[in-house]
Amino acid sequence: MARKRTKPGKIRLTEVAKLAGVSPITASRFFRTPEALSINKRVRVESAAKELGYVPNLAARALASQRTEVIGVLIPSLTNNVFSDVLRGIYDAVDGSRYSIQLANTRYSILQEEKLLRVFLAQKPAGLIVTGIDQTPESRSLMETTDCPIVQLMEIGENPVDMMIGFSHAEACHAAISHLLDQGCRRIGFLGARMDPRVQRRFLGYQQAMKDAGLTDPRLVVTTPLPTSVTLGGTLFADLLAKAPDTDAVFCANDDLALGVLFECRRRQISVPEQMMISGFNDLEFMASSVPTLTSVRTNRYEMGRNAAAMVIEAIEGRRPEKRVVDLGFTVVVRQSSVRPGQASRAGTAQQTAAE
Amino acid sequence: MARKRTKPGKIRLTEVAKLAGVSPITASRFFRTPEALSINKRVRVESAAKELGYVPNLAARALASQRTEVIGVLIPSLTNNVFSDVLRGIYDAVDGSRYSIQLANTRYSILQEEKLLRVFLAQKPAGLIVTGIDQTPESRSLMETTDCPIVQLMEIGENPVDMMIGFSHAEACHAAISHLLDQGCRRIGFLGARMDPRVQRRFLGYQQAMKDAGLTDPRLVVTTPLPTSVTLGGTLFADLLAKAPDTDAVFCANDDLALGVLFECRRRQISVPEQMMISGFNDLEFMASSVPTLTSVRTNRYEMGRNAAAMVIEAIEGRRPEKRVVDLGFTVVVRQSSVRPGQASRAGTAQQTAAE
DNA sequence: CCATGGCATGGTAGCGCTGTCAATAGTTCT
DNA sequence: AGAACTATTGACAGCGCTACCATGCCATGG
Repeated sequence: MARKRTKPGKIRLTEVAKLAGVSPITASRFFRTPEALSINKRVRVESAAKELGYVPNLAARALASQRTEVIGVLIPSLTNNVFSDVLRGIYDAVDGSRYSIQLANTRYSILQEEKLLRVFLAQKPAGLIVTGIDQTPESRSLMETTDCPIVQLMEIGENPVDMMIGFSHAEACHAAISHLLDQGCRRIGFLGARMDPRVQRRFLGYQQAMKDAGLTDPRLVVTTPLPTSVTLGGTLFADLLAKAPDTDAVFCANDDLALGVLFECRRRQISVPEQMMISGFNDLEFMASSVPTLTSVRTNRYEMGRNAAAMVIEAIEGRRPEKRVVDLGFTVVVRQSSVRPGQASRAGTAQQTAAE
Repeated sequence: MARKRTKPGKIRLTEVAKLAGVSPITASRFFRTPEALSINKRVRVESAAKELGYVPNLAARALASQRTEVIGVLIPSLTNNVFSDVLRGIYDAVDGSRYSIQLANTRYSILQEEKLLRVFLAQKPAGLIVTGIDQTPESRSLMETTDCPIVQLMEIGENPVDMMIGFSHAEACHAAISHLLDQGCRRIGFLGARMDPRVQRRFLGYQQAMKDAGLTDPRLVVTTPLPTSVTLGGTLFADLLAKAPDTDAVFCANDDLALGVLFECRRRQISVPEQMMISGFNDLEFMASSVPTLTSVRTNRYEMGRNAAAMVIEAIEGRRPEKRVVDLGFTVVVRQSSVRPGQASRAGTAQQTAAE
């Protein structure tokens, strides 16, 4: 007894093939390797598909072909605007291609990341984009065992699992501190929130720069595991001033903190930059329009996301990029908050630091 | 001649069933309707699955069952932090459930939305979350024809396609304007960017409040189709002052603009709130820590996302919520930027406006 | 003229799972 | 005790597509 599970109105590949007067397998080829068909059939299948409004069944395709057209993306946070820029780049790059994005949030936990990685890999993704270079050993071996292209995002470092795109957080921070030192600052504080691996590397850059200048002082460092916020910037800055009242500049590991510091300075009648210089990190949009405008380190977040997705797609399609590690660099954008008023001509100048 | 496409090491449901000593279909039921199994088999299948590290093949499941466990989400922007809060809520609600999210970006285009809707519906999602109530007629009929649960997000209005969660943007804005009127403002400007449907409804709330007070003046309105930014806030405010130099308060359709206005006031030595009162919209985190602190209208974005996803899941599983339209309300959070210094006691007070 | 090889096309047999129905075992009721 | 159920389990046949192999066709060359 034949069951009738197929709804009559449903458009399958078979229907397209019938209308086009070809076999189903030929119609199937039209969607996978159109160049293998004769022009004649190609046109016929195409118009038949269009006429019927055919939409392929991705589940059937995935089951039969043993692979999907899904790129898995693992990011640590949905709140942090840094990642919304990256995501926008990823989605833009994938838009119009045959691939789709499967997004998951690790919440800054590498164990959670490992768990999600297992889930993703079980579904045989076409490619994978992960954040950072600090995975658990298990995650690493999972990634090394799989054969799908993988991009590690946001940072560069030794031993890429496969491909890598990002920049050196330590160098970027080092450059910002060097700029503050150039401006004559000697008591430069470091404010950091969340302290994820990337923030920690920025801290290393700070430490190195201060050590090179012989200005290290643990009282100048205030960090917290709490997630970043503008309010927190003010709080950390207050802590810093309590520990080191002679602070003459603050490097904030991200821009939210820097804005909070700016407001706290205003609250305490500390003039910026005369009494206190400020630098943020990431160069979010508002840094350019605050009063005074705020120095920051521009990172190419959108481009990172966009290129990461593009690299994965290239690799999926067999055109592995020759450069497996891409350094997108950074730019110290000097603004009013870190320039002596006399030297105002320098404010607004971008001091480019080349990639590698 | 039997082809060997199955890799030997692969763990399928059959392998689990064999180890558990049951038929494959019984093992299958363990994952769908465990309560239909005897305790004995349930335990055996469970331990067998665990021992083998079985992970179900979602493509096969989707193909056989003719449905997926994917909830499609259509949002207009990945940049706007309003949506990152909503998304966080959605992902949190879905986390730990069997469902996963498929996200797509309409870029504020209802035609793009319609296109994405077709793609989504072709894959038979378990549920759908769409932004707003302004779909094309085609989108609407697509949504009405399908049988999967749908939540319209961010707003409430007449004729829900299915379910709805949000708040009245017009009322929320009206409440903010009423507050400014209470403070004695008479020349209240309106700044709006992007002018998507929700911003337009806020504008209607502004217009109504001004009309009721007999204070309407087209010179007080400055809008642009450009996307919002802090810098743009300053620019629009400059335009406003050029058109209406006697402006005594500004309502900004979102918080970025409000921050830009605050900085522009500082640049022009306009004191806030003495010479100019400011209100934003959305109550992003920084509004509470600027100097002066900025009045805004708090909207429950995270809760909106979280509840939307929860509602969809409930409906998918047959427990349709009795309330199909959920008004999450809003709160006018009065801060220093909109209170006469003498009345400072009121600043920081939340003036709740109940939902419905 | 027929062997050879490359190209376009078709046939067959699944991919791993679940919907439907049937069968069996256990229980309750008259 | 026998009928009528219910709870549990199993058999079978696909879901819509593609991998693999086979076929037919034509051009080429000895």
